[in-house]
Amino acid sequence: MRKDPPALKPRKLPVQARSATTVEALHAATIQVLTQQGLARCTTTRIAARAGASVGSLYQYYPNRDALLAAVLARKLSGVSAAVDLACRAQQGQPIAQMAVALTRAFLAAKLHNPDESKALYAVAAQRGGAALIAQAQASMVVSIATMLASAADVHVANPAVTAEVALNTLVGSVRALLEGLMSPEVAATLETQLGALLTAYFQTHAVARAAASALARE
Amino acid sequence: MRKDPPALKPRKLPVQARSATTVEALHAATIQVLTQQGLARCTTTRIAARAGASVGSLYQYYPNRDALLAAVLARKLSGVSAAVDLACRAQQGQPIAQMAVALTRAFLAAKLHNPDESKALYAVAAQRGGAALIAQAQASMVVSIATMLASAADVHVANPAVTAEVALNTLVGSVRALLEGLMSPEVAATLETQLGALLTAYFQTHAVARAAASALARE
Amino acid sequence: MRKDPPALKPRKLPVQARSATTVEALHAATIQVLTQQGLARCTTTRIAARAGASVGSLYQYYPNRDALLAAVLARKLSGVSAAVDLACRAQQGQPIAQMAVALTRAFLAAKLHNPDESKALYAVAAQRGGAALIAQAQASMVVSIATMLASAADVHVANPAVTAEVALNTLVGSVRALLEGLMSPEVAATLETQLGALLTAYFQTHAVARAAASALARE
Amino acid sequence: MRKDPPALKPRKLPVQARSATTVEALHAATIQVLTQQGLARCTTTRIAARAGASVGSLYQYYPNRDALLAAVLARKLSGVSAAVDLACRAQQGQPIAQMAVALTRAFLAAKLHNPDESKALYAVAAQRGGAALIAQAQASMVVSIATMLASAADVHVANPAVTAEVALNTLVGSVRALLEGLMSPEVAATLETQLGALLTAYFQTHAVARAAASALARE
DNA sequence: CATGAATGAGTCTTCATTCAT
DNA sequence: GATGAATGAAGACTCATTCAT
Repeated sequence: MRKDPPALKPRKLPVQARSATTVEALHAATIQVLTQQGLARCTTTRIAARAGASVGSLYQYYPNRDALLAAVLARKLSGVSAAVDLACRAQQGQPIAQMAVALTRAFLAAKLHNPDESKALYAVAAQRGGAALIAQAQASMVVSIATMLASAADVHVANPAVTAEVALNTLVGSVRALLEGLMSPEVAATLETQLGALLTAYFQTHAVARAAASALARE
Repeated sequence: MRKDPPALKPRKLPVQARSATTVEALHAATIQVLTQQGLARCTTTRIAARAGASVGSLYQYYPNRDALLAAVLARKLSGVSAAVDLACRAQQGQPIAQMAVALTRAFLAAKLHNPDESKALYAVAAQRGGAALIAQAQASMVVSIATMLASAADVHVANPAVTAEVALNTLVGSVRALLEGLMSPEVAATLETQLGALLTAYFQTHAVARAAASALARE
Repeated sequence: MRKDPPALKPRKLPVQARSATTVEALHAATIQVLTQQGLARCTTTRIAARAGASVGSLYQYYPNRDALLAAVLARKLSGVSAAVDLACRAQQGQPIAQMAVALTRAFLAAKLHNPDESKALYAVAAQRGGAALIAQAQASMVVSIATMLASAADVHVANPAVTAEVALNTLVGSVRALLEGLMSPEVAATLETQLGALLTAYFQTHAVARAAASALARE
Repeated sequence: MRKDPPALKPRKLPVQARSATTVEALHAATIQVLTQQGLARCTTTRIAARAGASVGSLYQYYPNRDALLAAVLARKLSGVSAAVDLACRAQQGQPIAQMAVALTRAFLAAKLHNPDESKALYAVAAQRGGAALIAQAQASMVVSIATMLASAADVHVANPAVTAEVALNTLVGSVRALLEGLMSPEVAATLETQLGALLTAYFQTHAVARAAASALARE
């Protein structure tokens, strides 16, 4: 008999205390192995060994290797999403230039806080199932950013969702280049400034000054 | 058993017609298998079979699987680099806004000409050895773009290399999002326009009008 | 990506000479391991080792363990079917009592020629896919037997197909009991005689004397 | 790790009500899992889960998985044996034709009452230890049948034990074919009749009319 | 007594690579 | 040069059994 469609969801919820410990250890171990050995060498055996557990335990909590990797990726993505969302909420009603800078800063901080981990997870994201998680995180961030943009004090952004998405892709592109070692030191050194300026310029392109907008509306 | 120092260079140059044919078939087969089955199932046996050759023949031309994959990736990257270079040369001395648009168009065209192939090759790029090839291609494109920017008719770009790199990362970020299915239809539909506008705005931020620059220089 | 419906068919036809050798060795080894260690311990590794080959070779010819087992079973069943068919053809037009004896003798000989092998294959037959092979062999034998019965010189068998099937099941039941060691020495010693008598009696129950039949028809 | 001398006896007798309940639930669960998932997927964990117990509890009552399976098989076999025995006792002193029919009916009823269960248990019977249980049940039934045959009103069966054994194997053969789906609808529809006739014919072959026997004895 | 987390040996299966033909 | 059979290390995953809680 064949297996059902291979779930990527965790297999069961830990009910005993030590379960939580094991799951946590597996998460940490996965990131370590991923970081130090790469995705190809990130085997269930190695993860379990690093976690001080047995393969059996790993499979008690995850139906397969991909599910574990997906869980680790999902957690990381949630963290980034949350950080971006937090920053966006804090900028509600501010001028658009400040928003651009704050968004850039928050995103870079979240992604670069643990660069090795972020880099290692790119490989995971490329796996089956990774795209969906990324998509979800991106969507969440687009909403946060769009909401923020719509509240800008000084300008009226014509199409916040589209603008937010393009902006996010831009940030992602640069961060990826940085993490993968493709970025020159000159750019890396001034990345935040560069991206802040870039986004500011971009946002203003797609925006109309509030005053003008109001005037238009009044006519 | 894996060897420790796995050369990534082709084993020999095809000097005979038959060789060239086989190599060509292997390249094409690799892309097909990669596209249709994914990197994990892109095995030497399958590639050879698809190419109508034997595994033995494959190893006649490439020392190992990674070398073949690297060669395929390298060729694709050269193509993109060349396309970008061509476009940049054609824009020498033009206004900066036109450069932004032309660059965007050329890059998108090169990457999206065969989207499945481009997407499949991301997985290859994530492999050991892929980063170096990407780095090389990026560097080449940065030079092309920077040279173009420096020749802009209307503005003087302060630091063309840095600006070029940031711009390239931006383009890469959006293309990647598109290829991986992370882009909303709205953005995808107007991608070229959006990116053209974004880059135009960005370039102008980092630039000083030629007249002003001359004036400044004259003082 | 998941695998296609798991074929039980051999993977490829041997084109080189040594292939045939390997396949033959695998067959023989399978039977040996099955006989000596039982189905549960009949692992691909053990089979390959016994065959003096590597696991890899095994999988070159069979897509999975079950396919190999199925092939071994199928070959055995063909042998039995063929033997029964041969015997039945030889009895065309003979008196029914002689048919019963000849059938019994042929079936017992085929099954008991290599009792360990026959016994070991019962476990295989119980596996997924085994039933189909058995069904096929049974069907073939039923046809052979029914054809024979229909040609009996002395009696007219009313429903040869049904009679043949019941007879075959009877033979199978006794042989199985014998092979699995469930048969008392007394019965085992006279098995052929007993079954011959049983089938003769049964056949005559379901038959009408040719003379009577002709008479009936003539009325 | 498997232990070398794996006792197949239940570890302890259920003396408390709760125990009896658990054991009962385990039995029922085993049959369900066996029926629905097959022997290979009939794991201790699954059985326990289905029984609403924990693996630990399972091992409280059975030293290992095989012992549980053996117990389930044994119970089923006892049931069949008992049914046959009951029927045989009821036929004491009856004419032999009636005995044949009654025996057939009883055996078929017992085996086909729950066909899925019967079929699933074949796999268990093929395991190590299963043969012994089968042998025991067969022996018991042979005694019952032989005793019955010896008491036939109309005929004197020469060797009741042998005749009984051959008859039982015949029944078993047909039932097995039916359960494993090897039987054609035509035969299945009239199975009881066919087997009744077959056995009647067979019994009479091995018998001498009582009158004749008495006459012979008197000479 | 019950629970269920942990264990890890043992399965099947794949695939890069070699080398005799 | 070409072929493709053989190799065997390595990976994912299962499951009977134990034992701390």
